Amino acid sequence: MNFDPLLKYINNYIDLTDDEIAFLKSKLIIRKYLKGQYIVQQGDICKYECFVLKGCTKTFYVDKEGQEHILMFSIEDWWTSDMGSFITQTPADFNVQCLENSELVMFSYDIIEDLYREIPKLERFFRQIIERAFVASQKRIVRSFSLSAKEQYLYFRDQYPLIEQRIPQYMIASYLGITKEFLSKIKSQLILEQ
Amino acid sequence: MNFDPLLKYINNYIDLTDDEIAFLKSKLIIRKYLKGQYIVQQGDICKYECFVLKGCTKTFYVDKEGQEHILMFSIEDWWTSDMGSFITQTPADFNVQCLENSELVMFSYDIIEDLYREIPKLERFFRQIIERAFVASQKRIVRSFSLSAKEQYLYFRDQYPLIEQRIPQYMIASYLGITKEFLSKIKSQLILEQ
DNA sequence: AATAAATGTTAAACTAGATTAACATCATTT
DNA sequence: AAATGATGTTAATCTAGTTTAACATTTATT
Repeated sequence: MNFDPLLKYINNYIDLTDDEIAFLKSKLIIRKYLKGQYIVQQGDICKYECFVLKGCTKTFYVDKEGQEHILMFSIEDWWTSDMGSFITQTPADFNVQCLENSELVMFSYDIIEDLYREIPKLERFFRQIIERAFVASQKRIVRSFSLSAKEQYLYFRDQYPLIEQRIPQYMIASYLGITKEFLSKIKSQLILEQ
Repeated sequence: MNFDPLLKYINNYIDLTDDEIAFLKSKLIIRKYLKGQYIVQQGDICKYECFVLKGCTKTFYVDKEGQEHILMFSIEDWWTSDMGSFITQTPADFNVQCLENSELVMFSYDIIEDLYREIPKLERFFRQIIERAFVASQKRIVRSFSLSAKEQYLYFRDQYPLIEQRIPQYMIASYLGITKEFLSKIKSQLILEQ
């Protein structure tokens, strides 16, 4: 049970005393999932915000035509959840599924208010990480507006080289909002170009 | 100088004492802008998060081809800013421009830390509104993935009927990520259908 | 009232990316 | 080693949305 990567991450934003760390740890659990297992399922109420200690997840949405759209991948030191479902405790729009055997720190809805009350600094911490998540989400909208599929792929490859290696290509296509056939075409074009 | 709409809005999330309200008001300013004026310009450092008391703004981005892409409209009781620039105090990616004569409450970067220190509840307040903004942004990505242009327009019209009336059609096209000509075609199709 | 500027429409030609379908390669299980 | 399932490629055809360009309508200015 090793919370170190989480504590190190939190330490980038706020300073916690030893007592606070002990309290925090007492409220959290680490959970292991196997490849293929779901952390959140569309329609369920999302009970946790999760910090990835180890492994890799995808957050996706199945539309009315049955098509899967990937919104996000999360690897070590990232967060995952359906925040819309979590904050309102209403049915989730998204699924979160493990692409590898994974290990996550679970912040449960039932304890998060206790955490904020006992350690008000955590309110600051979460405000700051959500600000960043929001900015990243807005930038993604900008890219989808102003970049071609090829440019978006190059951006992804450049920004997340580690993710690209761990994930099948058809999932990257889904993340980029294009078909796997078209991504394949883009990649063969890129090979010809160099 | 009437802060009432802001105070009423904050009151949906947290309870402030009279002293806290007085302190908050002492740190804020209300500023009036004319139609066409810029609140934030691409490249500048965004100094303010703004709450709209009156009027209407657009947040947009000019890409390398010189094309304008609108990310957001803000009307009464909404927020506007370039949050990425604000939180990191680096050059803004976006412009925020008034589409009507407007009146805004300005939360300056220089005072916001004082506010958090004096009134820790505000940290909670901002955490909550940013959580919502993030969820809304993710949902917009989902819509752009899984809805056709016509469906996205119908969604916009349904969700923001008041905004549609106040804004020229070519800006709505830009917000939806389509050309004004294509939106015009969609609207004439919709008229034929009913 | 006349003019100019801003906004909106229509239609033809074009293109980025989707769809379909057949095949190729790789990994896993027996 | 063969067989199965998962992943990736190629190419032909199709379509949602773009581009261009000409014109129409509305609003603001003199």
